Amino acid sequence: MISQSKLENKRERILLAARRLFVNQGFHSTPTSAIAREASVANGTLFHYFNTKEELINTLYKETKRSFFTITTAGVENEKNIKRKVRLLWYNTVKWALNRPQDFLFIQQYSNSPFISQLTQEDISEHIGFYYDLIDQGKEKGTLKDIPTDLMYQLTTYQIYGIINYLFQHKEFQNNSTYLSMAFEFYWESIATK
Amino acid sequence: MISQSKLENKRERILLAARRLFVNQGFHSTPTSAIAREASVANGTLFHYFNTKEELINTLYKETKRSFFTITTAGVENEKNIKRKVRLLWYNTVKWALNRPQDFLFIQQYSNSPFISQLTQEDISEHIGFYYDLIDQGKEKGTLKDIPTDLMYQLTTYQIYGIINYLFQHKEFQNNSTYLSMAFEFYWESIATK
DNA sequence: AATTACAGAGTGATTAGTCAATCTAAAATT
DNA sequence: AATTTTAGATTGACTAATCACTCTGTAATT
Repeated sequence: MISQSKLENKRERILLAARRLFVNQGFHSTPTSAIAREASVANGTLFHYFNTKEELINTLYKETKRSFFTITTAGVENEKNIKRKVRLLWYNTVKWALNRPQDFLFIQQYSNSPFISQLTQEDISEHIGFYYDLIDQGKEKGTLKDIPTDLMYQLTTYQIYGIINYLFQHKEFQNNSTYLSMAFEFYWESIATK
Repeated sequence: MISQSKLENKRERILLAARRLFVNQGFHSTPTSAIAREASVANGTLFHYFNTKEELINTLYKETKRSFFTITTAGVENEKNIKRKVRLLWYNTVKWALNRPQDFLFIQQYSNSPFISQLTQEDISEHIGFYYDLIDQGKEKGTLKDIPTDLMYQLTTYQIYGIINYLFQHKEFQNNSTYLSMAFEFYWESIATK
């Protein structure tokens, strides 16, 4: 239906505009009026779709996170061994960030900002089980080092953040498969048993 | 002189109050009036010491970063081999963060926030040579893996962030030397040649 | 006809920063 | 030693701008 698509269109435009501005200026220095202007809708329209600015921010985070999870875990279950699973996950994640830098920067910014609503804490842990299970499998089989699961999760999360931020600063390596491969092997060696 | 110490006192109080509030609420949702109140000075006094709010934030960052560098690099030069240097650096950094969580959280928050003034970019690179030199030494001697210096710097920075954030969430491990030792060895194995 | 989408002017609260006035203490002058 | 001068520290009321959000009316859709 036309009305449906139109409807989705404005909501979508507001979310896209918000993400663009948040990434550049931060949450608090991005007024809702600027978001509405950027999205080419009236001020009131923004509040028609989102009751408060905070609700807009949280919605944006949840939708971005869900999209992230869907894309990065695609096909992982089908891989046979741990290394292949981890490699696919790693590449998916890196590619996701390179293809959607705004999304990555938004999530990173959101995760590091104080004063996040409680609702989100639940959302953060929503998908975490997937990673924990993978790590546990790897440890059981003796493929991954035997350190606490949550510690390994934390460390690898940060390591991927690190490589992605590095690639943002070095665009020349983003499509260099030799380089990416080296980066993955470095990562893999850090978590795998010898 | 009494006037001198009094003077430093208020400036210091403003910086301390600002840091406390920034870490809890973020830069933009912490009004200067709240900072002044927290520091028990008048509104005008804050702007006597800092021309703008941004100048206050940047000053706080620079002073915190300088203190960080001084504390964490203490004694590193005197260590004989690379592993000992890296280990001391690692422990110094972790201890610094655990002893001054506000400082760590502030720096982390600042680094991840958009809209940082240009001045700071220079400041970020001010101390970086120290780490680069250390990595280069390690690579020359064959102790550290042969991956690009800046990449290794980036990755290890993030890894330390990771372990520190982990320890913040698991206070029971903060004074557990076995645990810290394991975390360091994990880190070391990820960057050292076999 | 009823409901929902949308617009944009309007509002009260909050903000960073100003300013004129006062205070303090040391330096200069007597 | 007593005094005046000077410079900077400190104050808090004030302002102009900005903000999130509301409200009322209109257009579109069902």
